[in-house]
Amino acid sequence: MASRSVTIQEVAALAGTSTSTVSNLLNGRIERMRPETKQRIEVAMEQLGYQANQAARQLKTGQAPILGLVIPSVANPFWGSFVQSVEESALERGYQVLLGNGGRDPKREQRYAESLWSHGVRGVIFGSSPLSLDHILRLVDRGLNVVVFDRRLRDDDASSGSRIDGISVDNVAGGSLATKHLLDLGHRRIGFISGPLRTSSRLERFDGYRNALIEAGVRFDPDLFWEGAGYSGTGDVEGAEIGRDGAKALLSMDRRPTGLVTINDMYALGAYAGASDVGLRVPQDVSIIGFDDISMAAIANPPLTTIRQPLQSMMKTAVNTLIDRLEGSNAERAQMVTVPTELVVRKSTSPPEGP
Amino acid sequence: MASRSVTIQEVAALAGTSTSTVSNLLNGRIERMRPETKQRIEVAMEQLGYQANQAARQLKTGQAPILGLVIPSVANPFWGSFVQSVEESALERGYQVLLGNGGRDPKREQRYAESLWSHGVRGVIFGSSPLSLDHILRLVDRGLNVVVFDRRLRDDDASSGSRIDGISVDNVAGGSLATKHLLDLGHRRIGFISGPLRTSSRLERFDGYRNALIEAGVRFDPDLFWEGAGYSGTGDVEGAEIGRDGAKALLSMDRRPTGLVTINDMYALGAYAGASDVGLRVPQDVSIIGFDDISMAAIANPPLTTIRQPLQSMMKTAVNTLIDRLEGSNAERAQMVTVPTELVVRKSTSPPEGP
DNA sequence: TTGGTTTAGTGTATCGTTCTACTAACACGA
DNA sequence: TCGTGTTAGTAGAACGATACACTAAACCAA
Repeated sequence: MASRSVTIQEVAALAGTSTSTVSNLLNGRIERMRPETKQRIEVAMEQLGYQANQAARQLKTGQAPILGLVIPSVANPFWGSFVQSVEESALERGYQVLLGNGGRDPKREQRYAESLWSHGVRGVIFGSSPLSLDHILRLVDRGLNVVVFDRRLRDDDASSGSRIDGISVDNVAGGSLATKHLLDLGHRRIGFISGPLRTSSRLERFDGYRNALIEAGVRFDPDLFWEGAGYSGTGDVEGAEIGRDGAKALLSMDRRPTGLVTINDMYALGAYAGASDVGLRVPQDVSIIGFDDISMAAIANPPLTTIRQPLQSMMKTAVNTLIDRLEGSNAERAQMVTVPTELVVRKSTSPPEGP
Repeated sequence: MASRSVTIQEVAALAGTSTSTVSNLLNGRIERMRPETKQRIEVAMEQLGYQANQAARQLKTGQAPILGLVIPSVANPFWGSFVQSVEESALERGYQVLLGNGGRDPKREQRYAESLWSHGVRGVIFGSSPLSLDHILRLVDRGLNVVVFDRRLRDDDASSGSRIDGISVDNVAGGSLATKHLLDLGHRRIGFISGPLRTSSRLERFDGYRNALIEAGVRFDPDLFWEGAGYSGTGDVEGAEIGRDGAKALLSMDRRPTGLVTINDMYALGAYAGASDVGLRVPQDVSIIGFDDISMAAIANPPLTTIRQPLQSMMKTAVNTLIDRLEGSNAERAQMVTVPTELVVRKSTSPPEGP
């Protein structure tokens, strides 16, 4: 069925050169080549519609111009934008993106990483990943380059610390920023809604939340912390559901919170529904603040106040770091880049109504 | 840097067999092999942590266990779920997914298809694609297998008709279903909001809308059709924005529509914002219906009435069809599968308020 | 014993590139 | 004329897995 593809041999034959010369041209080694030779080859390639066989190339060089991308769930539009940003930056440098859905499951992530490795992928970006990266360290040992997003490497994790780059928003500061915003508006009973705190970004946002409370002299009340557990799925599909359930639960308490900090925008949007379920209005009865600033946040009803992550620029940095390592132009010690967040005030937060 | 990977030779050496035998095992040809030999090899593979080099395999066989996936935009969560569904089904059959962002641009789609081809990808799924598929027919001629989603192939397009499989919801019926729902509620002035009608699915939904009107004896008023043009972006990021602008425009008219059919849920959610911008409430002042039933539809405020696409089962079919072709177990004439849609009534539609 | 058949393998060319080591042809200075 | 450089290439062995075409050994029937 599949008719043979055009090979370098055919190009060489037509151009009247050796395959080596064609290969040299393909790899930019044109310094030892007369311009007319170069042109003859180019004409031949054009004429035959030559396209390099990546498999053969990969077999020789040991790596493919492909970046692996493992994310926890594509159901949250945040990850959609994430993928889009990565894909765009990768494309700019001639790389393709192989996608994997890790589902926040170390086992599954590892299987992916191994499969990617066998496809010649030597650079992988992990989205929000589980707390431990031990499962991929074996591959890092073999030469896999990894950039993690949203995951602060523990400093004591020396074994991985120097070998895995990372980029992340300052989640502690972000969580704190969100909480302070509500505190500044006058809220004192502030709930926190999240799914299982299994990733560092979530833990950190939660830390930020507590820090901000303490700084403001407000006692942290464990009853106001709702950690959606027991949701069997892989993460974000139910983000909105968890947010909804959490809001319902928290807002049905005797002394209900007047403000809600949520782990991300999907939870926040879910919390809207939860508030509405128990007959409360946003923001008059309860203020809600999200995290991420997904595109939908602006058009939600009411528009969602949230903490923005500068996703596009972050992922550009991540991709470039990774490709630089792949291409050997970055041999420095791996590092963790932290980027500041930004508070985007919209209409879902307001001062609490007097008692 | 990258330490050599384990090869089939090393496995063979350890197991005391030839590489051929190991290869046979890898490819499931175990009928000519003693169980003990099989086991010896398996133990050896386990011990060495053998992982097949896909590049070498691909070079020999001419194809990779990878499916290409070209979608218009990952910013719309619908496509997120789409990717997720494909990825899941592909994984079940041992395939990986290479992602490309086509942006509804034929040129770009073609570049992707060619790049995928050079990576040994012999099966590609196109999400909602431009009207003409001529640009990829060349590759189909060479042996590329294609399944298009959401694109009805014109019957007169004989050249591609028999070589490209397709799966799609019945968009005409879906558009009609949405419109009828509003008509049944008593609406007579019903607007239609869409982005550029550059894909068949959009054209068809629009057809369905007009059909339903005509059937109900309502004249189609071109003024009530809002086609967001001039949005430079690649598609859905602005879906919500277009929906918002469209709703604002339509609802500011003298005799404003009481119901709005939108091309998809993102537009509908945007239309919520547009309605709110001009001081109208959903559904009391204006009913809005979407298309897709993205997960967010259920938790929108109010929950969105919409037309559901059974995405997961559709994509499972698409993936299986494609892989069957790749593996040669389906040599039948290509066909177009059409799946029925389903109306999901929630809270964004209600009878129009009396004048 | 011979011939045939089955079982359980094996030898090796091949896929399309890359890359190291090699060289033919020419120029130039002495 | 030789020796030395330089220029502009070329030859050919890999890379790791596959698959076609073989075959050694064992078994069995006549």
